[in-house]
Order: sequence, then structure tokens, then C-alpha cells
Amino acid sequence: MVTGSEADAVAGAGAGAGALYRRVAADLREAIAAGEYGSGGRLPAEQALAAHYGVSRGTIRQALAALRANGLVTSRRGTRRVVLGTTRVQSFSELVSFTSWARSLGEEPGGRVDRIERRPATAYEREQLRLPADGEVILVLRARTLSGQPVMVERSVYPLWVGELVARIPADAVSHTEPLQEQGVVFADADHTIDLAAADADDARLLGCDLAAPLLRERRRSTDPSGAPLECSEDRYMPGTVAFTVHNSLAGSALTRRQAAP
Amino acid sequence: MVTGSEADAVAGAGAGAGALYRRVAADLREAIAAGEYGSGGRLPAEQALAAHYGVSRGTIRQALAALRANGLVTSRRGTRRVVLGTTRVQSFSELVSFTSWARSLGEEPGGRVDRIERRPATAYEREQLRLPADGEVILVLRARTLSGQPVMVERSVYPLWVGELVARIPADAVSHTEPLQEQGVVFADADHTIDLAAADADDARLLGCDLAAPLLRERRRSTDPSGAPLECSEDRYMPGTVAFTVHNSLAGSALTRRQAAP
DNA sequence: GCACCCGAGTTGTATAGCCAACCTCGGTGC
DNA sequence: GCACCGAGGTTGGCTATACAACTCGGGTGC
Repeated sequence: MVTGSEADAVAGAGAGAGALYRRVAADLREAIAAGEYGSGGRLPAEQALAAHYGVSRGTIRQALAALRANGLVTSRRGTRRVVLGTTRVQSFSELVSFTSWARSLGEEPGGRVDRIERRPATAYEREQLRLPADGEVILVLRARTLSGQPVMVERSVYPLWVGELVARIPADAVSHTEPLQEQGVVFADADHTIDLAAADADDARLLGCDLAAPLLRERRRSTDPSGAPLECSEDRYMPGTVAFTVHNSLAGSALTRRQAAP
Repeated sequence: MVTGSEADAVAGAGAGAGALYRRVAADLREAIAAGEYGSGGRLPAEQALAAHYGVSRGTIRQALAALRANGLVTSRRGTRRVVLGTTRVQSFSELVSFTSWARSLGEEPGGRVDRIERRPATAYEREQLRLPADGEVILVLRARTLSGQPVMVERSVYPLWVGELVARIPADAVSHTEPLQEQGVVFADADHTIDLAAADADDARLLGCDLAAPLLRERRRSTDPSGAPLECSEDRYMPGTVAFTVHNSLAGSALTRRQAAP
């Protein structure tokens, strides 16, 4: 947008997310995606945007910081911001949840629980889930499909209080995060580690690939808003079905390279 | 820190990076890494930190936003921040540059240019590097080692003005980004796509693996501070040598899942 | 003993203003 | 034609303030 002459552009953009700066950010995202400034084009100055949206410069800067973190625009002292790309940005739920990701692509996601077991936590799991020495966990092994095609095997390890909720979900439920959310279990932060793994017997059986076939592996540890560990999962994807993308920049980044564990 | 009673803790922490909030952030990072608040412990309130460091609450919030983006602390309305992890955070250069990453781990990085060619850009490269229809590029194929062991094959495609600088670097130079930086070529933003690829003849020869062996692939597009494309690279890692880690949260994230290209 | 409510503490959002650092571009001088 | 300089425009950084929204624990009332 940023074309009209009135200052109520934000109100006109609809009551999106509550915060003002989020609505401004969403509007700018749309404008960029629509190619309103072109690729490599320049954004209006902060002051101009502030005047247009009828908000303070601080609010505009908050909105622009979000766009910058997503790799949509550059940002350097002395020059107007430059459009880097028009990449559509996915919401957090599309990241943590295979289901909402698939749906946002127009694909038909599916899932089927293969096995649930309750057992003592391994040392690794105790550390990740911050459990005591005699802590127990619930492991859920689940095959995930895209339009009927098996695409990923998910091994999620939950602390008991979450696992017991998960165990009550029907085995062929498409989504697990949605029913959990309804019961007040909210995923807020996640750490991901991406590398490569060889298919074991379960993977081969559920994905229909050979034993020891190479798979793209994503290990994930999720916490709720209070920082309490909710889940510790290992997902293995069939090659050629998904890729992970990350943006980072000089001014703060979330991506790191790591030496693989032995 | 946050233990003394004086307000000049920042000055005492040494003249690190110029900006105040960066120094505060660095100091808090250290304190967290030292386990000063424990894992799952609570940080002091913003006001307390502001008083301690002798800065305004706004500056403290800037510092804390950086920690939060790196997944070190949570952040929700109504409660003090909670320490999520003590993950060491790498600088941007350790991400874009294999060399500084390896050095920060105490490993001995190496590199050897295998081949340099100048050729017309493919359609994909023209789009990524924003080149005209008859644009040309310089391709550099390079093997990278860790303590002598071949670990990664790097295929970097540069626009001519960068490629000509790269071509002047000795074939066995350890780092390419450092000499480039000295000549004013600064990497500021990068988009990464991570998936899996099969080794081709070059990979097999340089890495000593079988043809079609599975490799972890990272495709990268880097731009300079003005948003001008600098590089468009495809790196292939031997399995078990590196993993990529990412943090994301409800409040803005850089990671996305993508459907693999056909 | 239990549910409820209220209030203190804390972070989120928004505003306003100031100065420094920096980039760009046009004009000047040679 | 070329190098240099400077003015204006723009973002980065920092401060101060105010209020809203939320968490959590303790006290009250039943």
C-alpha cells in the first residue's frame, strides 16, 4: 500500500493481529509481495511511513525490524531500506506443525500413529526435557503423509503430562498440535538441528524405502511460553520432499553451523 | 554479571562492540553461559538491569531482544524472562564463512580451488544474482578440509566483478571471505536452503566418497549491505561432519519449511 | 480446605525527541 | 574530465514517559 493520502491506512487494513506494529508489518509485507516497490527497490523513509500510517517512528521501526529479521528488506544507516526478496513468510505454527505447513501449501496432510510406549527417559531426554533421574517419557512414533504419500516419520518424546494428552488423540488424527493447543499446551519456542540420517527398520517400513537409505533429519526441542520443555522430537523426511530455509544477517541471526555429534 | 552495586558495569566490561546495547547483550550472554541464573532460572527485571548497567530500559530491551532471537531466553508479558539454554551463539561471519567457523572450534580449516570457469549465467543464476539476459558469471569449485580431512565441496557462483577478485586469490588460500572483505566486499545477508543431494563425479573425487553417495546440501545466496547479490553457492557436506541448528519462536522467526523443488 | 479476587510486579506497546553516523548526490574547484 | 567537499536526507542509538495486558502469589470469604 502506502499510496493513499489518509492516515488511517492501518485501520483500513482490517483488525488483523492486535498490535499496531504487527498490522503495519503485515501491510508492508503485502505491499512488498505485490511488488509495489520492485525487487531491489527502495522503501519510503521511516518518517514518510510514520506519517502515512499515522503512527510514531518507533512503531514503524518495530514493524521494519520484523521484516528485516525475515529477510525481506535490508537496513543500513544513511540509506533508505532496500527490498531483498518477496519471500512469503510462514507463521510459527507452519513451522512447528507439519499439518498447518502442508495445508498452507494446499496439500492434504495425514498422520497415523504407529506405536506409543512409556519408558524411562534416556540421559539425553532427561537433559532436553529437564527431567529428574528417574523421569519417564512417552514416545510416539508416527508416519506423516502428503496427499496419501508417506513423507516423514516422526519420533516425538513427551514428558508424561503432555504424553498422556497425546495418547488420548485418535491414532489417525491429522494434527496433534491442534488438540494440544485446545487443552492449553502452547508451543512457543523451538530449537532445530538439521542433518542426515540412515533409515532404520521403522523408517523403511513406514516410508517404503530401503534400510539405511539416506533421510533428511530434523531434531527439535520445543518449549512452552514459560520455558518448560514440551517435546523433543526427531523427524526423518524422504529426500526430495522438503527443504529447510533460513535467513540470517549481520545484525543478529538464529542459524548456526555445528559440528556433528560423534 | 549483574552482581556488583555500581552502575558502570558496561564500561567495566571493556570497550567491546560500539553500541551500548550490544555490550549489555554480550555481558548478559556471558553471565548466562556462566550459569549465573541457572537453566530455567529467571533473569532480573528490565528495570533492575537498567539500573545496574546505568542505561535506559529501552536499551536493555534491545539487548534482551537479541538474546531472545538467539533462543537464550523466553519473554512473555507479566513474568520475568526465563533462561532457555546456554547455547553459545556464533557470529554471522562464523556462519557465512566456513573458515571462521572452523577456527572458532579450534579445528584447522583448509581449502583448495579445483576449478574456475567463466560462463554465461543460467536462468536460475540470473534471477538469484539479478543479472541481465546475457549476464556472465564465474564459477569456483573448491574442496574444503577440516584438519586435512575433506569435508565439503563448495560451488560458488559470482557476478563478474566479485568473481574477478576471487580468481586472484591463491588456489590454496584458507579463506576467501577475508581477502574479499579487505577489498570492500562485505557479506551482510544470506538465505540458506538445506536439503539432501547425491554426490556427482566432482563430489566423489574431491571428498573420496562413492558416486551418488548422500550429502547434506546447503544452497546459499548472499548479498552485501546495499542488497546487491554477491554470491550464489551450493555446498555439499560429508554426512556426520556438520549439522545446522536454528532457533525460532512465536515472536518472529527466520526458519521455514519448503516443498522441495522438482 | 477451597475457590475467588485483588494488587503488586513485570513485560508489551506506543509516543516524542535528540543526536550521531552514514550515504548520496550535486556543485565546486582545478 | 576528474577529484573533492559539503549539505541534506536517512537510519542507528539512546532516553524518558505513560499506559495496557498479563502473571502470580497472598489474602479473603465461604
